Amino acid sequence: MTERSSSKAQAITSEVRRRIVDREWRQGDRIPDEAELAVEFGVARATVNKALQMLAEEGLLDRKRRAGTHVTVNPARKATLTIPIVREQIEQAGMEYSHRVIAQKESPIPAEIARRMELPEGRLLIHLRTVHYGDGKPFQVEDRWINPGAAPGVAGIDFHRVNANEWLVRNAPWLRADMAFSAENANARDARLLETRQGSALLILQRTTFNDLGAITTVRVAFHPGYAMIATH
Amino acid sequence: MTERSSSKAQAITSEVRRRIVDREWRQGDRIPDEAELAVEFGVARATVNKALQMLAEEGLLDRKRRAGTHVTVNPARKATLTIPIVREQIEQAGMEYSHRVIAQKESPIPAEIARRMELPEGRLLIHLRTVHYGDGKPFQVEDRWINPGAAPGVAGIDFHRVNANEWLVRNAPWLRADMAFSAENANARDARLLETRQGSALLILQRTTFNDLGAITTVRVAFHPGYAMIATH
DNA sequence: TTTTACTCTATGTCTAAACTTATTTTGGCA
DNA sequence: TGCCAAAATAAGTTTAGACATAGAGTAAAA
Repeated sequence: MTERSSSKAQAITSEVRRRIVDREWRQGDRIPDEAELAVEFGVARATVNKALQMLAEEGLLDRKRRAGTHVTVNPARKATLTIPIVREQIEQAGMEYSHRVIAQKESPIPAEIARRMELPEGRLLIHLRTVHYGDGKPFQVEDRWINPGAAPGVAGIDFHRVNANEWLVRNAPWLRADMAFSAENANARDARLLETRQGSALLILQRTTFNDLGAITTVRVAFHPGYAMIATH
Repeated sequence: MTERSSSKAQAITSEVRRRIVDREWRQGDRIPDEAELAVEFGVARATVNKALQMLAEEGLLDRKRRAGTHVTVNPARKATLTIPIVREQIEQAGMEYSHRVIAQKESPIPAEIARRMELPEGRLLIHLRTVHYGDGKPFQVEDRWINPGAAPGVAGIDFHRVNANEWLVRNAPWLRADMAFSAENANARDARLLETRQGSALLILQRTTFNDLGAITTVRVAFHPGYAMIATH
């Protein structure tokens, strides 16, 4: 068996992966059941179960009671993205972090924001626009709405002094988050704040977080031109 | 306890999540150890272990031997993206799928592709350009390089008849994948194939897959303007 | 033939107990 | 005081055994 890690379960996942990649077990094939594999690998069934569940979560295997375990026919590609705190990302790249709050005020939310936050249109929320810099060069522009109704204590905060991102992370943990990536041509404001030309292609990340009180915050992040969001699997 | 699911482990994750969201346990706090929680919830330690490991994987908890379990201070947002097979995505949207192969030929790889595939520059690979349509409207443009050295059997395939994506998924499972999202202004070719104007912002996905023989394929997918890649957590 | 009821099976989950291992704490010694 | 070895601790992993449950297969009834 390919012993790629210390744990037996890990070794089993490696071996099963190898058999699939080497096409000993092909897409659609039914593989031996847990009890048989437990005997083959000389471990308890619970250990095989753990290994196969990991592979099922990855999307490599389909498991169903009574029907057994099959190699997935059309594995949808899954990728885990880690969206780091801006400041940490910039500092890890060896640059000096700074940020500037362009505007902080209470405003009634427009329809689009209301839809994303599942709130009635016109509700008064905190509206915040911030630019984050690495070594003085614009890194990303944030356009954020914060709902004091779901983030108690936010009302008195002056986000010129406190980083909104970090305040929220520490003070308003969420239960659910929606995310979407898209591309937009820089509008006049984006272009000015990111110090680029109007129309250049920007990677846009929109994220809305919810707790049991409703939407906490929604943010549109525009990254500087050329930025790439990396994921590995 | 908040019984959101049938399983005890799931119920424990819900309850722990609730305590964190309700700030009974705050960022940085050390939470009771597994044995204590097992007594509190009236389950075996292994069940608590399973629940807490799930939350640790989500990034909500930090766990270290002897040091105990702490609520993560700066939880990096993690999101799992599922990149569906184009055809399924289009058909699920209720549209009719079609595709057109623009070019299929053997070419020496340029430097950029060589770097991505970890292959020597100038190696001869299969180069493929395809447009995928939904109800006749361009959905995405694929620019793909395939390495026959890592995908045995690919040499004889006519990708005008067989969908490359699906052939690869079925015949060349991978062990590792690199992915990157970015935004680019449509060049003349992108614009023509996607039937949009030059310069419009396109979401670009680059993906390279590897097995034990090396890089299998690398692909640059340009989505039609306005497309958004969705993820939920 | 079709429907229904039952049986059987492979996975799902949990338990108690043991052992392993990383890491912190402590206490002895220089 | 500072350093090192030993002890303690909390998570990590595995095991054997048990029971639960979805759902495929089968046999009986309509």
